[in-house]
Amino acid sequence: MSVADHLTNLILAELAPGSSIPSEADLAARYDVSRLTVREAVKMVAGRGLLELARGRRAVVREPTGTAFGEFLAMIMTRDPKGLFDLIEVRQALEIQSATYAARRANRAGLMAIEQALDAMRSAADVMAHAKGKDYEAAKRKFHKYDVGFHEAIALASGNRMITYLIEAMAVPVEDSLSLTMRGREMHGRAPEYIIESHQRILGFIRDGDSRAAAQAMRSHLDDAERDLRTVLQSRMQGEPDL
Amino acid sequence: MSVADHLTNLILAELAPGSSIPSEADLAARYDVSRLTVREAVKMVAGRGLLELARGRRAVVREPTGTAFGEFLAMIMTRDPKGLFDLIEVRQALEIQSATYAARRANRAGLMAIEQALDAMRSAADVMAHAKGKDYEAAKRKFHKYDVGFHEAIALASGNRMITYLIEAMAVPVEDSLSLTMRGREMHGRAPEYIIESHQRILGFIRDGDSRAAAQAMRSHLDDAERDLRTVLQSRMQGEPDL
DNA sequence: GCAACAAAACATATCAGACAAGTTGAAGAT
DNA sequence: ATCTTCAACTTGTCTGATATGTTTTGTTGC
Repeated sequence: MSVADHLTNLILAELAPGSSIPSEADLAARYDVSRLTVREAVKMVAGRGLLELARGRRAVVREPTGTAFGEFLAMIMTRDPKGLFDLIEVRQALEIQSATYAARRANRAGLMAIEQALDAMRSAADVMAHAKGKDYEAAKRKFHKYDVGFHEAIALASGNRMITYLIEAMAVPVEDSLSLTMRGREMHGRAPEYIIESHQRILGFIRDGDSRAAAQAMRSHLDDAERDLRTVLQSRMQGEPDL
Repeated sequence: MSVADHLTNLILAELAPGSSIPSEADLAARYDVSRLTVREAVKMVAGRGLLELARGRRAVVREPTGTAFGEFLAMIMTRDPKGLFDLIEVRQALEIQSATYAARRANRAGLMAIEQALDAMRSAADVMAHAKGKDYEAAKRKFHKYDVGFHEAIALASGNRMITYLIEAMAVPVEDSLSLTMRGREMHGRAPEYIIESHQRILGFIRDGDSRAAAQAMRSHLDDAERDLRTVLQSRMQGEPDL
């Protein structure tokens, strides 16, 4: 068994997130290898997303987040031409489940977080309605960011950490696909007001604790997204001005 | 930007899976760092699951698989006491979707792979019915392995690579939870015959192309699994013989 | 000509020792 | 008591060397 595996087990079994692993010298002595070998093992484990490295201080066990998996997703997206559709199909599966459980389990704090994300979207949409050029683009980026945040907040409220991590991991590619569908000023896609209304409905059902309705609202929201994506990619293939 | 990031981009942008990256010496010259620094970067990227390392030959870009993410899942499972329930909720989301698309898209080869997994389960169940002790345990392990293989085959037939990777990543913890629910000779859980029948129904609907029925069959199959898991964990908390 | 084998070239794995640079905590000065 | 400074600790990187596995090449024997 390699040093990297030993180290991984050590982290999983004994070390809580936030605590730090032994120094390279200690580990080298413990496993009776050179410091170099330890370093390479540490790098490998860090690559898996289990450690945070910083010069001068010992490596810290990382709170699990979806970011490590995000890179993997990015790899699929770039390799597979239909990656964006695969992504949205996975979102349909996970986010409908996420909305279902959020409606059943969300507490006051969870609801507030979702509301805040939606309010932030509203502000960004206000700016978009009046600003032009650079300001408009910046507002649009924010709008997408809070859109993703809205879905992340629902995932968090679902009480299922695995769902949360997976949706976090998808955040970057999702944001990309959002700006892809809303390229230019509503060239494709839907008006911000429509999107906000659609989110508002989801939030309402979650607040009511109506899990079936929340799931249904989420489903139709993501169906819209899929349709828009399909439209964009088709008109793209017909040679429309590209990025 | 670190060497590891450069290398990651190089791999994502230019190198197809199966091709090999430049040698350590080449990379050291290209980025003007020592071979050691290159090695550490390579290890890090390998940790992310993008490379396969072997002594004596250059690192090879890996076909993406869920294995890298599996470790991350394991981390969540071990950290969170309700990890197994989180897992099964995610499975319910993904595998219902997986069965839906498999029913719509599976081709002949995909169907055959699913059938083969089911046949293998039948053989293992036959052995289980007659063998005892060590042989029984071995057959049970095989039974669970083919059970997971059945679900992986459906995921593959769904034509969605992201779903495939995610279900692959969950394979190990799923196998663990299967053997947890079927501890001892049907102490909890269901008889192998029942499980096979349940799988048979799913396969039948996929073959018929009836996506709604396939989804429904998968849902009730996973509901069974959740119920069993809940039963086991409850009797466990009441101090039943463990492991 | 060709197949089998041996050796060279190549590539990674690991070691040792050294120095640079960042972090931390303790001793000393104010 | 607080601030400063410095020493100890720790990680980052370099050089150069040896070990070990893989691939290619060239030679030898048929």
